[in-house]
Amino acid sequence: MTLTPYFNNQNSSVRKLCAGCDQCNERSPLFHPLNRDELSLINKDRYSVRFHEGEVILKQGTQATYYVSIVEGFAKIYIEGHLDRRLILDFVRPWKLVGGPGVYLNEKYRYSMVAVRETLVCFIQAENFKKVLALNSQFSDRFIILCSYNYSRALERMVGLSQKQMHGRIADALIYLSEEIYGQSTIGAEISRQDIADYTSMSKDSAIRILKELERDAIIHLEGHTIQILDSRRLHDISVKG
Amino acid sequence: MTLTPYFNNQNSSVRKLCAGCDQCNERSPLFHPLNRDELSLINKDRYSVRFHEGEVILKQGTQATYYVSIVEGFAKIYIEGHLDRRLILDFVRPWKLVGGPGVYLNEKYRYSMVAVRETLVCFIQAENFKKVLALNSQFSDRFIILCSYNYSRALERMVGLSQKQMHGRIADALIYLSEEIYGQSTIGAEISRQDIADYTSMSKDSAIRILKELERDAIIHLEGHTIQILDSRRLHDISVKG
DNA sequence: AAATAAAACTGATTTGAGTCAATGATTTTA
DNA sequence: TAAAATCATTGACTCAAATCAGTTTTATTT
Repeated sequence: MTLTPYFNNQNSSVRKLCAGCDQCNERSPLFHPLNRDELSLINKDRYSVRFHEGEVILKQGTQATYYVSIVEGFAKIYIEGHLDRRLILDFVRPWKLVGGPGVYLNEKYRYSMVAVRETLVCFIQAENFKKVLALNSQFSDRFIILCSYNYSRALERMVGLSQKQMHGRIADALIYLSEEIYGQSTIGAEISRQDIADYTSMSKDSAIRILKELERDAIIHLEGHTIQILDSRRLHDISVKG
Repeated sequence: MTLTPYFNNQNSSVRKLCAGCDQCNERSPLFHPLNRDELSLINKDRYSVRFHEGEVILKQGTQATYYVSIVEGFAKIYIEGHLDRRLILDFVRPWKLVGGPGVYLNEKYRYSMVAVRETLVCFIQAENFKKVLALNSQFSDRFIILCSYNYSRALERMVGLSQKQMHGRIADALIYLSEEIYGQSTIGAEISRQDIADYTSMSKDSAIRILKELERDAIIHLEGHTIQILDSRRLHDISVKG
């Protein structure tokens, strides 16, 4: 059995840390349509691994043989682009399936993922995953929905990154983080200024400048590393106006 | 039967212009795995329409109920972004399936498509398409591959657009056009300077400037509206160096 | 073929955003 | 707990790229 280098060398933490896919079945809508046999096929070569803060879960460029499902914790996904610049694609919380187009195409991972804090992930062998896709059309339907959603989001970000200027992009990032990731008006201290810069594709200095400016205008409040959205309406306004 | 506005008003050209899906079956690898029954299901509510140069085939924001397959001709796909700026996603030639994530999600089209020259397209009802996806796992496998490819390309472009500067982006555009779309060193006169600007997300003036510069350096040759790649190696070099 | 419209080009100017350099604040480590 | 390291912040400067204002060329129309 081949393992990706990123958990092959960590035997101590390679343990079956969750009871089985039955749990995930209940929590992740994607796996809902699967019956016992299909679940056990996915369960067969599954592994769960606990990662510490800052540890690499997936590395861009390595052979993409596993999908990854976040079971608990918090991670970020980014592309290592030109001149070592990062572009953060997503922050991910439990029950999200990650792996990207590379896994399905049996190629290399197109992005890296690192744990933002202690994170438990489940590695699902792509081959088994594909077999189950062929067996269960309701499952493949949901998987296509997931792919469509990813693609759709990529298109939206493509436009945002290439056509909006800094204020608009920062507004987008803050809206994304507060509404999609945190589900509340306060963005946690795990998110650094550099992260925001990497998400919005600008220099850290510029990101800080804009954040400070938004604070001066009473649209956000900065306290240490946390960011609190004070005026969501104006933030959306800035996002739209670019 | 509901039709998209874009061919509802053109009764004169609403004709069954191709014999049936049997042809497409042979030409488009995506449809290869389909049997007679599945093809006829797709064939049932199918329409083919001929569009003139400049005519809108799909309009961003309208209800996405059809996939579109290019049968003959040449078209371009673009997103209408902020402040009426366009971002060209792709140029498309025959046997490419277009529609984007919107169709599968039963939402709105996320982009527009216009004919670059006389183009024959086939509209395939999304509902039937989905039914066939559920029936034939080999077909859905190929469809997922297509989705993965689209997503993958979107990620790559996201990085290019946000991290490369003008020279690198122009190089990317020229490589894409000559290698992927034209399959030869000469890019046709259908591609305007504005198109190249819209593909690379820069002003037309800047695009022209860089092209002229590349001509001065004997990397390309400009003759009227056509662009000939003279030194592909150096162009790839510029693309990589950003 | 002249008139008009649409693209393609070019130089001058402005500006958005990156870089650099230095300082302050916080966290981690020895 | 002091030292080191990391992260946040700010102002000054630079540069890439957009805008503007024309001119030239190429299509289209009458």
